[in-house]
Amino acid sequence: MTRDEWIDQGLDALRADGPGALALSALAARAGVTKGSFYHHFSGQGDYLVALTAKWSERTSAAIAAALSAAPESGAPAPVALAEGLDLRLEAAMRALAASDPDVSAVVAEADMARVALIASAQDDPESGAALDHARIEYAAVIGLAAHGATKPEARRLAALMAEMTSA
Amino acid sequence: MTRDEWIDQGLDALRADGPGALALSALAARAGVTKGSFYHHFSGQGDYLVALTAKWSERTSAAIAAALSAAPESGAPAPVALAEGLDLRLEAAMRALAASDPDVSAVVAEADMARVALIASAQDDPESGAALDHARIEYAAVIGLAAHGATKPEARRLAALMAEMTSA
DNA sequence: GCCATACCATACCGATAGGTATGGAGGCAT
DNA sequence: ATGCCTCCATACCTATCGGTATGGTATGGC
Repeated sequence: MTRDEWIDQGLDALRADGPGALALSALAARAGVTKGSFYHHFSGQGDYLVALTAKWSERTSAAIAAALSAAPESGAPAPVALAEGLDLRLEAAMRALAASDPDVSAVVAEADMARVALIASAQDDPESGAALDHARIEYAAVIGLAAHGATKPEARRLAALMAEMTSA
Repeated sequence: MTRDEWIDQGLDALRADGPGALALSALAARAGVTKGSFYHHFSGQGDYLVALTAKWSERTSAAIAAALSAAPESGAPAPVALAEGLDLRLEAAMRALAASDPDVSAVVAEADMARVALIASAQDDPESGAALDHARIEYAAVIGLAAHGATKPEARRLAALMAEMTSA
């Protein structure tokens, strides 16, 4: 078990079973390992959660950047690219985790801003102030779909519909 | 302390400090009362959470219905009425709570469906299948704004912009 | 004045959480 | 072979959580 493996398993557990699955005992049991390993790699829960959210932030931001940059060629509008590039269950679980941890909440808020900026920069007229607002709405809609249990096909369909509505 | 007061204080605590504030000890301390009262009024945590979410569901659905029915006169489109009628912080906290409790999750999912139906029925052409999709998108956008820490003025402004975009 | 019932404080219990201290097993260098 | 360093298991401590059992006070009916 490396530090990264602990984080990856944590993200899996978080996505699958929600914030409660990040309890140290649950994580250790899931990995077939004891707390000894955990406290060797991390100084404590705070350290772990920050590292976990940081990795999540990097990964998803990269995924979004990739999905958006591929969009022009594939013809997929921004909301569809978002619904495609995001792990909806993980997004929802991450918000839940943020609700009971200020540090996590700060990282999530930062990631949100970065992503919105990314979306805005892929817009038709990135310089206009409306582009940022537009991006915020599109992003909020996808996150909102994730908050309910929207499946990926549903989200994709509704995202396409939304793109159609807003562009017409 | 009546049963309703326990629930109301729980909703306040949930909105203010997130799901962790619903710990029995925290609730009792907040109310200046001990667990003796709690277990007199409720059979246990499950009972309490179900009652709490049920009350939340009734209240907010009523608030939404009111905001939507007042919309035609005031000229406020559906997204704006939503941003106006919803308690955004409470919405976000409720999703977080649902993430670690299946019963709560079920009630929230049910409330979501009911609200979307409510929005769709206030649409221009409520019978068309597109009305439901449209309502889901509008609702998801507002919930998504709540998931980040969007303040009410922000949410109202973006909701108005969204209404403008989708209707044009 | 008596009694039942509503309401709640106190005290206790078991389970589980995060956290620490320690020691053992294995690789790698010298 | 020795010594060191990485990695982790074991054992233990403390705090807190949900929950129960019990007893006390207050109030309203009769």
